[in-house]
Amino acid sequence: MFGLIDCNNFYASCERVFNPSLNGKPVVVLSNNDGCVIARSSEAKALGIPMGEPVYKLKELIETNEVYVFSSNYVLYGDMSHRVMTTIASFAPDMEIYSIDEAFLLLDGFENKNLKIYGQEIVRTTTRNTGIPVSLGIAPTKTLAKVANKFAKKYKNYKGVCIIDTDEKREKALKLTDVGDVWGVGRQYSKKLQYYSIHTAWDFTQRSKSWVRHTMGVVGERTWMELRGIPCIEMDRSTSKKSICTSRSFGERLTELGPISEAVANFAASCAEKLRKQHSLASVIMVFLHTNPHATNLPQYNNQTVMQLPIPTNDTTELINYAIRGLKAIFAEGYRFKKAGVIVSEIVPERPMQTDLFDVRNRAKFSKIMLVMDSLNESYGKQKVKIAAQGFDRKWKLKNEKLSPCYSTKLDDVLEVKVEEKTTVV
DNA sequence: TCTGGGGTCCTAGGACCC
DNA sequence: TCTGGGGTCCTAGGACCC
Repeated sequence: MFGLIDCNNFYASCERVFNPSLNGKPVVVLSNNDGCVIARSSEAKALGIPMGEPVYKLKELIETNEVYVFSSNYVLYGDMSHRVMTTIASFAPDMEIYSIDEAFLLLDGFENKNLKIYGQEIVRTTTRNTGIPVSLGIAPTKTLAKVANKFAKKYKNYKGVCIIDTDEKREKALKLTDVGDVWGVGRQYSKKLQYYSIHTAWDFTQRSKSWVRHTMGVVGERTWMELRGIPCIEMDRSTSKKSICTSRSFGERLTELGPISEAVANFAASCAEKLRKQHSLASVIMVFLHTNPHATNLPQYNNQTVMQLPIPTNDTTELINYAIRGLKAIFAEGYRFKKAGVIVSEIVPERPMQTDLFDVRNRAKFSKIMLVMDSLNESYGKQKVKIAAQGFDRKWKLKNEKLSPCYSTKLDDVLEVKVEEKTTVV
C-alpha cells in the first residue's frame, strides 16, 4: 500500500504556527513579488478567494473581510517542511518527498497492523510535533492514494485518514471524483475527456485501455491502470535534479544591462550552490530574459541562449562568467525587462568526473574556494561571501512588503532578507 | 501601476546514418 | 501508377505536477 501525506494549506499553516492569533482568521500567502495568491487558509477559501488570483484584483475583498496577507517566506516554509518530513520518516521504511508539503510513504510490511489506526497516529503525531495539520490517503496505488487523500481532507469524521482498500470503496470514491481532479489529468485532458462525456474518474476507468492509450498516450494509460488498482508508478528514489533553474521577476522593470547582469550573476550563483548541495556538475547553461507579457501595449522581447560548457562544473565563478556572457549576447536596448533566469542542465555526478587533458583551469583550487565559501555562508548567513559580479545594488530585488519573521531559523536569515549589510567580496 | 517559481516526462518531426 | 528498411539523435512543443 502507498500512503500520501499532505499538509493542509501549507504556507498559510506555517504562518499560523508562530502566530496563533491568526487561528480562525482568513490568511493568504502571496507569490514572489507579492503577485498572486498561492496559499489560502480554509477561512480565506470560504470567502471565495481563488488560487492564483492576482492580489490587486482582490483589494476590496481583502479589506472588507480583514484578510491577513503575507509575502512568501521560503526560509520559514523550507524549515517547517523539513520538520514535517523528519517526523513522518520515522513511521515508514520508505518515503519519497514529492513536494515541499507532500510525501509518499511505502506501507509494505504492515499487513498485521490496522492501517487506519496507524494512519491516525501518523497524522496526530505530525500535527502535534510540528503544529502543521496534515491529511493521509492510503491505497494500493499512488494515484488512488491521492484520491483517498482528498477525501481525508474533505470529511472531518475521517480524522485525517482515508483508506481505499476494497473494490467497493474504490468504485464509490471514483464515482465521487471529478476526472479533472485526478492526479495526471490537467486542464487540457480534462476538457478533452468532458467532450467524450467522461465526467468522473469512474467514467474514465470504464473506457477501454486502447482508447485511453490512443487519446492520452502512455502517461494517460498509466493513470488509467493506477485508478483500476494496478500500480504503475513506483517510489521515486532519485535524489538529484536533472535540471536546476533560478529565475525571478524583478521588483521594478529594468532597462539597463548593469542591474540585469547583477541579477543574472546571482541566479547563476544560486544554481551553482544548488549543484554543489546535491554533489553534481552541469554541462549546459541557459540564460533567458523577457519583458512583461501582460503589458501588451509595450514592445515585447523574449530571448534565450544555451551554452555547452567545455567541462561540467559547479563552480560559481565559472557559471557566472558564462551566464554574463550569455546575457550580453541576448540583451537588447529599449525594452522594459521584467524577468530573467538561469537554467543548468545535463547534470552529472561530481565523481567520477571526466577530465580534459588540455583543461587550463585549476579545478582543485577553485573547488577548495567553493568549499570555504559555502562553509562561511553556512555559519555566518547567506551571501556573506560572494562574487563581486553579484553586486550590492539589488535593484532587481523582489518586492515582499508583508514578510513574516523567520521564526524558526537563525537571526541571520532574517537580516539577510530585511537588510543586505556587511558583505565580503572575493 | 499591479499577474510566481521550479520541476518532470513524452511525442512528433527532421536530420542523419548504414 | 507503384522508388527499401531499419536505426539514432536532437529539438521544440505540449502535457502534467507542486
